[in-house]
Amino acid sequence: MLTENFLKGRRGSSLSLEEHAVLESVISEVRTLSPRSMIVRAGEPIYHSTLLIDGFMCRYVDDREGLRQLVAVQVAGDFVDLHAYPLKVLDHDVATLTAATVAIIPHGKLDQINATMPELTRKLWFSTLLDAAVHRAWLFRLGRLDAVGRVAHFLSETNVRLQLAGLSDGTRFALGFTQTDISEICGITNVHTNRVLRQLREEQLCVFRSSIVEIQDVEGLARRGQFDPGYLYLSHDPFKDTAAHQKQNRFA
Amino acid sequence: MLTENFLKGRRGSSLSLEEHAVLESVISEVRTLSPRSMIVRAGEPIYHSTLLIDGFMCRYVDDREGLRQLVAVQVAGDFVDLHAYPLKVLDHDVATLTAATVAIIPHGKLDQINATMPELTRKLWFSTLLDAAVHRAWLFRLGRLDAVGRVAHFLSETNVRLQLAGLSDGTRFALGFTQTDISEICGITNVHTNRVLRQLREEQLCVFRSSIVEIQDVEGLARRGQFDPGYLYLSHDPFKDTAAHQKQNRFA
DNA sequence: CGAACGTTTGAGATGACTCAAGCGTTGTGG
DNA sequence: CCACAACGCTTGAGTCATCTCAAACGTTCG
Repeated sequence: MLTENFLKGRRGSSLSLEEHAVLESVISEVRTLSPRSMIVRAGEPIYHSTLLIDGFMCRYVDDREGLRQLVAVQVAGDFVDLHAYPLKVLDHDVATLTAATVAIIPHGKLDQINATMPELTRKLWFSTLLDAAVHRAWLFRLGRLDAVGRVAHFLSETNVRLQLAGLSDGTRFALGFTQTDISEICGITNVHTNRVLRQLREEQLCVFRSSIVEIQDVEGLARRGQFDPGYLYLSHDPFKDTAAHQKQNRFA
Repeated sequence: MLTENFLKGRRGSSLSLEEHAVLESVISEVRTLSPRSMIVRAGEPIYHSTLLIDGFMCRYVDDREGLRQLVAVQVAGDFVDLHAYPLKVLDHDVATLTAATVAIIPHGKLDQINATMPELTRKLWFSTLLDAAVHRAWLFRLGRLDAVGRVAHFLSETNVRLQLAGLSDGTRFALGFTQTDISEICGITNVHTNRVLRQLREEQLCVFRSSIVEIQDVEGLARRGQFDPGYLYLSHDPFKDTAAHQKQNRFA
């Protein structure tokens, strides 16, 4: 089932069998995409949205000198550019990172869902708000963490998200990113990313290789990155019974 | 009209008179809020959303040591926590920055709109996606700009958003933020914010006083912060006929 | 008037950047 | 199947933006 991973494991919003069937039925096409190819360009009107079935995609903004900031990484099960449905035009570019398989859903079909299925519409809306929640976690990462913390936070997040899609066993997953990709996610230079990855390795927290990421100390990595998965709206807390990230509230 | 500024000036999604009337009719209460007070706490279920009529509010995440990262600033006309309607619980706290007036809309009423008014529902969805687009601009700001650029970008953005609400004449507006607020928005220390503001003053770009912000060189400030208002989805380009921010695309 | 809070400035420390070079891996065409 | 080009990774050395700590000053308000 192509839509199998969409909203899987998300609190209170996973899809009913009927809703899955409706989504399957509005898929107009399945496409295979090459790695490192641009899919949607900022500012150009689009008339369909893209559900990511397999592989990794990203969304990014380039600065004046062409230096890139990724604003989102999408994994299997993500509705990559569903927000293009209400927005009509995107404020950023979308590209593949690795080879990918996607399902195409025309906006006209979403109009039909919007007009006739309020509950499914609310869940589609919910899924775009999950993306926004991830944006906020990334803002925290960039605004408040040092370089090691940023990478630790990103890898912790990615581990949990891939677990939802069945692509991580909780400690190991295939990512296929370069160190420069990590840099463009974490707002640091690729030279520094290299040193940060070495440090995570030396501290026995995590081994990053372009092909495989292996987290040796899940809780320690989360602590180093102040990672608290609340913003992922999971049905199950992956850290239940650990004290990895009990937060201090300065008003408490 | 309380909902007057909601989605005002946003491309393709401003409300019809009838839609304004519906929104007005679902307001259960108007409240006055004190400055610096917490309104919604992360993780607690809420059953209404808040439309900001006047004043400034913010959304933020605190780190382990209580250091704060703002993830959004809300101005008059913003639906501060509409995303709490599909999400049910928020991943961050919400507070006032200044004294504020808000209108309360119960989620039950939004259920009715969701069930019977697909077009208005799409516009409400749209407004939450505008917030996400602003999050992305903030990610760019934190990931790719130096301290001076970050502050310049924030002040440029705020100027445009306040213009939409009729609260800036295009160069001057009241903000009422401390330098520490700016720090928590831009991910820098308050000591450094002070030096950055001095620099903007000395470069004749902008004078920030807690009470009044005066932009002396709108285009120069935008250039310094690589500010491109595309992500605000305006009906009118405020920089039309200027060359302030023509972007280089590295694929062009 | 005094307390609390916000702003300003200085001096020294440091995390991340830049520039530069060398090394490893992969894919491809001769 | 080898050679080489392209790309990504690694390391070193020097620089710079921002941070930290500290103190003084200004403003507001009870």
